[in-house]
This record gives sequence, structure tokens and C-alpha cells, in this order.
Amino acid sequence: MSQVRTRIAPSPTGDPHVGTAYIALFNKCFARQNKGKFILRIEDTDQDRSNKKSERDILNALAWMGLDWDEGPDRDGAFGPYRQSERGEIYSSHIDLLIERKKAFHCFCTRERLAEVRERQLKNKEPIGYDGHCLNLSEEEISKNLEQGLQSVIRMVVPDEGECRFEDGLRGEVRINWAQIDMQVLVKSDGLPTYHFANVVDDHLMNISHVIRGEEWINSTPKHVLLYEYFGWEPPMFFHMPLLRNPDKSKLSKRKNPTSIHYFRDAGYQPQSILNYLGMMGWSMPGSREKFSFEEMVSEFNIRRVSLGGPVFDIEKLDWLNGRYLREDLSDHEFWEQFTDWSFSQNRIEKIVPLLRDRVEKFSDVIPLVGFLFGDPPSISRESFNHSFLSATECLEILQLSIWELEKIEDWQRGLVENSLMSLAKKLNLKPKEFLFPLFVSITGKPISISVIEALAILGLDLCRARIRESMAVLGGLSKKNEKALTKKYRAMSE
RNA sequence: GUCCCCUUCGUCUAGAGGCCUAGGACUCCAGGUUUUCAUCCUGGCAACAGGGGUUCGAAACCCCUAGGGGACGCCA
Repeated sequence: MSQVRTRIAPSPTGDPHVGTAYIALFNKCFARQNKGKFILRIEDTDQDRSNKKSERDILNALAWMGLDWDEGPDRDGAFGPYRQSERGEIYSSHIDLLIERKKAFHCFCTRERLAEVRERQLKNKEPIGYDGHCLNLSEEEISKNLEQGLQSVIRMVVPDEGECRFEDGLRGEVRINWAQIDMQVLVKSDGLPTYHFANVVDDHLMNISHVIRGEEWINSTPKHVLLYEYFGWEPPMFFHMPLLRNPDKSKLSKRKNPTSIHYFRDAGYQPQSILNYLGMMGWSMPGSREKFSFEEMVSEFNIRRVSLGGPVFDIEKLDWLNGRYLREDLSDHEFWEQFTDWSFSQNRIEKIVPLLRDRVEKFSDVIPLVGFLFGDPPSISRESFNHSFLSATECLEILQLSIWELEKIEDWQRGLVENSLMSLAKKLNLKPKEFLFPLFVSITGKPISISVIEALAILGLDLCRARIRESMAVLGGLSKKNEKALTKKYRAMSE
């Protein structure tokens, strides 16, 4: 077999997700095991959502986890560029080829028309998808429309009968009827390719031999297989990994759980233990050994032994594993060194000291005052939220609204945190003192402490969100109905 | 709704037709070590989704049902 090449292809549209690290781990492991290469490609074809900060964060987070790559935007191999936004000419020459071969066509349908079609299909219980309206436009019509500057996209031609069969390396043959497959947009009206198109072109051009990705892609694999066929290319082997799950078994999501790698970093986990833990999701070391390094995983790995039930991401077990790393792998010296790097970095200390100096009379007052910045706050109960007039429900609402508001901050800084919360307080017609009460309890564990705005700024969104969520759970959580009402209220407030 | 995928203790998993009275780990409980706690050690609770086949023999293979998840975007 020619060289094994695998890739991780994150989209820089948000926080670095543990699911990305999970898939990256298996790709890198498989590549290493086969003496191949592991490539990182940035899929930034969504102009609205992609951003440089997210790209930087994802790259840093993967590197922090030990999941560094052989080729990528910052590490050129022979197959660059590794950022899809820099590969425009490649996509346009390839789409021309498909149009020439009549495997792709211009589509001038308006969004309104597409919405109508969808509605009709939904009502008639037909499969949902493009109805082929522009499939047979004449050359003249097309060039006329293009000259007039009508908005258009390019879609792929898909057979309307028969079935697509492809091999999944973990499941065996998968069959999907072509009737289920939509005439996917390949090039958007902004001229950029969609995932389905760019992904196939790039995987081929980058010589990717094995595509190891999440199960969510199974249903669109026929589109990809078809594109390989249209181009006359040999498709790679496909392996669809099970999806990481929330405790309620739904796909792991930040709405319900910490999913950002930043959270785990900020909460003081060891990157090796997270990596080890992810390696236990869907796979197990022969001999049922649970603590193992990446290198050990590489030497024992067998992708055929991946189990397919979606694994629940169980933080309790991660905690146990991480504890073992701390106890077993670090000398006292290393432990202290790493702990202080994590908690007492120069940058952090400079922010903290001014906050506490005026409030202490002796050094022994320091830890009780700001201990919550270095670890979990004192445990809180329902009673912790007793207030002269704010009810538990009101506290819950304030907390939820605060999360939503804080999540909108792109660049986490003190001033922005303050503005966002103070304007929220104003909209709620609450004095800052009242509004901040539940936040004080959630974040610091006490109704009175150093400035909670400062604390939020220092702790970062991920840790704060986790604490606020925990408090909400202590308070019994928002009912579905309340949450819905609150969502509505929030939307109205934001306008 | 349509299609696809999945299904072993609460959770992560072992299991390639007889080694299964189903093993390990987390959690929880009990006991031991320890001045306390934690660690550590010992023990315990706890699962093959259900029903049909195939087979001398099924957790494993096939079918049906149920349950869960995912996809159905000019997001990836």
C-alpha cells in the first residue's frame, strides 16, 4: 500500500472541541501506527462563521493535547496550502471540470422557492431535497442569467434511482438509495465551495488514504463517493467513529456539558490524561489496561477493534484517571512546578494581587479570600441563594441570561464582561448589587467577595459557565417551559 | 416524517459460536491499612433490550420489534 495519510479538518468557527481532539487522536494514532503522515487542514469556507481567533485556538489546543501534525497551515508539506480559503483556484478549476462533464449545473433558484419546495415535500411526506428545477437549463439561459448577475450556486448531479454502496471500515457495506441523496450545492453563491466539494478535492489532492471522521458523516458519504467517481479518482477508505455523547446520550454539546478543551485546561487537567481518556472512548487497550500513553496506544492500536456504541463522556472517570496521572507520574517537584504554572502565572497574579491587597490584613487572609480563583468554590446549596427578595426562580433566570450574554463576548476582557453584565442588569431593571448576587454565589461561593466582574474576567468563560450551570442545577434548574419563555424574553431584550 | 447507524452492569468496556456461573474499570456500599482524610488493599451491588430463527451449542450469526442516536442547510 502507498503511504498512509490521515487528516483532521476542523472548521474554525468556535471553541476547540474535545470531539475534534477525539477524532484527531484516532487519525494521528492510525497514521503513526502505519508509519504515515497526519495532516491538519483548516476548513474555513464558511465566511460568516470562520475566524482567525478560533483557528488559532484550535491549533494551540490540539498542540497542547499532544496532537500535533506533520503538515498543516504552519508546517508546510508538499500538498499546501492547508487552509481552504487559500485554495480558491483549485476549486474553481475542478468545478469547471464537473460542469464540462455535465456532472454539475448552475442553479438560480431563490431561497424562497427552495423553502416552498421543502414545505411541499414535508407536507407530502416526500424525501426532502432539491427538485431539479434548474437541471436542464439551456446554455443560453444559463449565460443570460449569469450575465444579468443573477445569484446562483452550483449543484451536483445525483442519480435518481438505484443505490449507493460503499465500504465503511468499521461497519462493512453501507447502502443508501440515491433517492435519499440531495443535489448538493458544491459552490455557494459567494463563490466558495461547500464542505462536500472542498473536502473531496482536498482529500484527493492531499493524498489522504484513510478518512477517519465522525458518524454524522455517514449519510453524506454517497455524495463524496459520487464526486470521486465523477473525477475518476480512487476514493479513500472511510471509517466513521461513534459520536461522543452527553450523559443523556445525545451528541456531546456545549449546551449541556463542558466541551471546550479550554475548559479542561483551565480546570487543571493534564493533557495526557484527557488524551488517554479519549483513547478509551470506543476503543480499549488489550489486556484492559486503562492508563496508557499515546505511544503505547499506537503500538497496540487496531482500528477494527473500535466499538460502535456512542460513548458517554463521563467526567467522573476522567477525574479518576487524571488523579492517577498526578499521583503516579509526577515528582513532588514537578507537581508543584506544574501547579504553579497553572495557577500562579505572572499574568494571573498581576491581575489578582491588586484585588486583594486592600481587603486583607495579613497573608493568612489571602487564601480564604481568593481561594475560589484557584479551585472549586466552597460548596453551595439552595440556601446559599436565599436573598431578601430575589426568588430562586429569579436567581435562575439571572444566571441563565448571564450565561447567554457572556457567551456572546468574543474577546474575553474585563471591560467587556462588565459592560455586558451591567447592560443586562439595566434591561432587567435590577440594581447591580441585586443582579450580581446570584453570580457572586455561583462564582465565588459566597454572597460577598472580591469584585465578581474581576473574578469572571480572571477565571474565563469556560470555568464560569461550568460554575453557573452547577449553581443552576443546585437551584433545581429551569423547567423546559421556563427556559422557552426565557429564550423568548432574551431575544426580545436583545433587539 | 424519511433514510442511515447503533444496542453487554448507572457509565467506559472485554467478548471473533463452546474458555461465560459474562471478565475488568469508574461510581456507590462494606471492611482493612492509616492519628483524621485521601491514597492503597480486600470484598460487595450491578448488564448480554425483547421475541423469533440458524446451530449439538448463541452475548456472539440472521430476521422482526422496541429503544437510542445521527442525517435530511448556499454549516462543517
